[in-house]
Amino acid sequence: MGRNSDAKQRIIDSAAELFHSRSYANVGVQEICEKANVKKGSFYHFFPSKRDLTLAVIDHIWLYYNREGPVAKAFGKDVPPLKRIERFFLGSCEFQAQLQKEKGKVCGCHFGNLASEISSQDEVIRKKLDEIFSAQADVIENTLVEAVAVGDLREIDTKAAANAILAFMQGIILMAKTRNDARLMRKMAKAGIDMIYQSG
Amino acid sequence: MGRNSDAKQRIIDSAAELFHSRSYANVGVQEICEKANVKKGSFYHFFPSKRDLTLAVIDHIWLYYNREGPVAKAFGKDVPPLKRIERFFLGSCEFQAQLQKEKGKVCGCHFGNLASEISSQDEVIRKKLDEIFSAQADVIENTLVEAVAVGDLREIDTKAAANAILAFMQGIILMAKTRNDARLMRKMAKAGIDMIYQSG
DNA sequence: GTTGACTTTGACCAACCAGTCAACTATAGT
DNA sequence: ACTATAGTTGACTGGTTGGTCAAAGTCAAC
Repeated sequence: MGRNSDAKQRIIDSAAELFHSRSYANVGVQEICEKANVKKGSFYHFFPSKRDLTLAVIDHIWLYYNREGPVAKAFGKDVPPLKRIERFFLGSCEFQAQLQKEKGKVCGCHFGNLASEISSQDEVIRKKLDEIFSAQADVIENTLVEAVAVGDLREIDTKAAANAILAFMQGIILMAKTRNDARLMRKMAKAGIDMIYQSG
Repeated sequence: MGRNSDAKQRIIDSAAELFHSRSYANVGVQEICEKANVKKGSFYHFFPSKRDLTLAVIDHIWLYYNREGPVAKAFGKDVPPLKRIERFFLGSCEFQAQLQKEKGKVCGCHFGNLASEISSQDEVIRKKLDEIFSAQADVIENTLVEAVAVGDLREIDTKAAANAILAFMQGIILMAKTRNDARLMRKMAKAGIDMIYQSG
């Protein structure tokens, strides 16, 4: 029925990249359209508002994270549980370092950036990001539970620890972004990983 | 010479509060002026630009942090070094919980919020925040060095550990903000503190 | 009491913002 | 080939943005 196009996806991809390298408020609908090679009228044909676009962007990135991105890459069961968490950190360091090379600056976490900027203003977006962080924490917790079962980790409050590990991840990314130095992130990550092993 | 007023300080205070509870881009000069009970012309008499105001806001908050705020409160030498770090975390949890009560939402860290939003767009502000984080890490590192000297902590890379601890702090604040739950922050903080003691 | 530095005011600007809309076009299913 | 449906276009809106300015007002120092 009717014609079809990939304009919607182009808009999502463009917005994702622009939001990531700058911020939500500093990127206008106009600019997103230009990058996506789409007229503003088309934008509002696909999305009722900038907020709805943002929701779609978040969904899309989260899907990528799980299918082929950092989560998929790190948490494969081909290595022991704690090694997966280590891989999660190291992979993220790699990702930020890569972006620093390409764009000349550390861009931070897609989710963390949006969370910091918007979650105090838009409850719908906040909840979506809340869910994603919860899901991410669940993945980590399951890994910790496995580590306890295998005997690589003493019995701890895995839920709190998983949340703390995720927080640490967000923290080192934010610090790397502010210092504009991805190498520092690696050092902090290693210090954190050491601590996890230490408490094992 | 000429008349004097506290308008400049009123502007700084208003901006600090508005930026904290929303965001840099979402708060206009207009709104800041209204809150400060000042006309826009006066604003631009005191500050050449919104950015310069922001720089002044950051300076002012950082001064507060060190004179009577969280840094001053936590790092007094009346308790052993590791206890000071514990107090730093617990105090920050308290602060976020207080704000959640007052404003109905977890507002996050003054510096962390600005860092996440602006450091990828404005190099001057980024550098200022970079310096503040460095200074904060230095305070923590000195405390860790002291802990090692006293024998409360085994010999580690104190610089990396200090940065990691600061990152963890920023991370748990960001998570608390996104989940809009200051209690969760307390749980994560305790999990983190446990780990620090564990590695001691 | 006059001077001169400092503060206040309100009107003003161009640029940009998110969002609207009616007309137009291309196409997939019939 | 027809038609319903989906995609495209560009002109438009009302409101807001950061920032400017000339003029008026106020006070401390001399």
